[in-house]
Amino acid sequence: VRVDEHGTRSGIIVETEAYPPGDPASHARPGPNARNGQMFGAPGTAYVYRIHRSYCLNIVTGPCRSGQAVLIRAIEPRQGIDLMLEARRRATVGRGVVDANDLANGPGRVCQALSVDLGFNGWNLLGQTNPRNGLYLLPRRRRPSIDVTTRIGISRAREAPLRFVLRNTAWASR
DNA sequence: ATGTCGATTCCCT
DNA sequence: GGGAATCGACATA
Repeated sequence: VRVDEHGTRSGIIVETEAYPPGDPASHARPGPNARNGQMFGAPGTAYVYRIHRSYCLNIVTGPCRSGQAVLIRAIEPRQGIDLMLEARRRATVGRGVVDANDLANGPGRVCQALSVDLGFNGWNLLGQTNPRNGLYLLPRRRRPSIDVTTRIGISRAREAPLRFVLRNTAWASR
C-alpha cells in the first residue's frame, strides 16, 4: 500500500524473486557496504536500489545481519489505478505511451507506479502507517497457489528456482 | 580521477 | 531478439 498527498495506491504482490544468504546473484554477496547495507537490517525493511533508469524494491526477510531480501517484480493493481497510470506516464515522459496493461508488471514499473525511489531505502514496511506519506505491507488472507521458476535478468546462479509467480495471474512480467 | 557493470525498460527490426 | 539510455557503486589507479 502506498499513501501520499494524492491518495492511496495499492496492489497484490503477484511475482517475486528471492535472494537468500550465500546467493551468488545477490547484492549482499560481498558483505555489507554503502549500497546494500539495508539488506542486512531488520526483516520488513525496504531495500531500494537503482538499475539504469529504474528503481527496484526489495523486502528484507531477515533475520538481522543475514543479508537476504525478496525483489518485488510485479503487483496486481487494486486501488488508485488512475494515480499509478499518472505516475507511470510521469516517469516515462517523452518515451511513448504507457499501456494500461503494463502498469506494474516488472520491478522498475512497480516502483514507477507506486512512486518508490531511493528515499524509501531503509523504510520500515511493517511500521506505523503515516497517513501523509507511507509505504507498507498488509498480510494475505489465504495462502495462494504459486508457480516456481528460475530468476530473470541475472548472470550468476541462473538455474536456481527462486522466482515465485501467483498461479494464473495476468499481472506478472513477461 | 577514470572505467566498468547492472536483480531494467523502451524502441526498433 | 538486440541495443541504447543513464547513473551510482565499486574497483582500480
